Amino acid sequence: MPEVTERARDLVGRLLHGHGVVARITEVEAYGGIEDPASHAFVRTPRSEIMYGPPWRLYVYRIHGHHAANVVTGPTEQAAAVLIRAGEIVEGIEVARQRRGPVADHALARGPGNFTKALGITSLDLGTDLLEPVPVYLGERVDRPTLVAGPRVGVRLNADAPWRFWAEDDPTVSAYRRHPRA
DNA sequence: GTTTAGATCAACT
DNA sequence: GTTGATCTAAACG
Repeated sequence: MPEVTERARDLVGRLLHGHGVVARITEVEAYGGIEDPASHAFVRTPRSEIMYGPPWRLYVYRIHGHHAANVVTGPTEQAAAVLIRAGEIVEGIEVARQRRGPVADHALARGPGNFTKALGITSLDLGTDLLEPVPVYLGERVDRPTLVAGPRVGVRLNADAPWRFWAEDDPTVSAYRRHPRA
């Protein structure tokens, strides 16, 4: 199992600050870069170049008119990154509600698009150093939940790799959906 | 050849 | 009703 999966597991239970909102990460997916056909870094281009750089930087990409946030974790030579799929809002929940509209609290940051919207993350945050305390950055571990692993959501390539990790029985975790053509 | 904007639709709530 | 490491086409360098 690639090293990136270990780093993905380490992110679950940690805090992520985003524009005045803080979320406890509950669900992530590991992307193995050059070893993973589903990764944007599988082909090295200017867009994916950031994943070939130093760890703890933010990679943001657009999808379906929304954004998705990734933490570049390394190992650098593998261009690995971890997609943040869901979290529980633990601070700034009023701001998150305002950004998301009338949805249940456990759904404020459930799903990649919703997560970035609740934390106000856009392509403007691309390349942010997540160790510097503004405006998007990683916080400390506040929880060490029981982790469950399974295949990633909605990926067509490498669809059976069990590189999705989430906190067991957590209501903020999104549901598994297999890609129709996978 | 790459990147971005918009759209689509099966499976979710 | 909502969502999304998909898909296509047009714009870019």
